[in-house]
Amino acid sequence: MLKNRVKELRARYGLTQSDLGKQVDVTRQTIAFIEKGEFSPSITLALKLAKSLQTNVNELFWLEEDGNEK
Amino acid sequence: MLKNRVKELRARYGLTQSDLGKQVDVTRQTIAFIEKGEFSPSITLALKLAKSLQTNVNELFWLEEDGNEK
DNA sequence: ACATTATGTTATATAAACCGAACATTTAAT
DNA sequence: ATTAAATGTTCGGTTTATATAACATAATGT
Repeated sequence: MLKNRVKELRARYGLTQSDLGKQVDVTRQTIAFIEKGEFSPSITLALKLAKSLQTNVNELFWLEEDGNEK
Repeated sequence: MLKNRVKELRARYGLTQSDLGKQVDVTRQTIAFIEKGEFSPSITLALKLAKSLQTNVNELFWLEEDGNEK
């Protein structure tokens, strides 16, 4: 299962979902979906997000094995 | 532009595209497309690839700004 | 020479990411 | 209390990731 710290880091930098979306060229809905964990963004977007949030992809996104991984 | 070291690391570990595909649950064609840089995999797949290739996502995939970034 | 295995490549199909717009709810400011 | 900004959420659409299958070629082994 994919987890992430986008919401936490976005808050830390005082960015709105719209702000962050503009920085990485996606809509605020896309940011919202990612924060909710509703889908797995492309690595390109993940890299852009990490850059905007001044971290790296490994710290932003990770896989957690809880119970069911195929 | 998205770059990666999948082909290089796969060779280093003596894995075929099929082998790697099986390890991360995609087809060999998907691995081939990624190696050719023809698309940007999901972060979930990128994380699995990094794990299989004993590295981290940052070292496996990166963005290179050559001329045109939108 | 023949068989097998790995890779390159292309075509069609499906699933998932992402957009744009809309409307509702929450939060913050005045 | 009212307004505005931020977020939640949903819907119908387009684009892209990924699957499956097929065929071709190169490399390897016998």
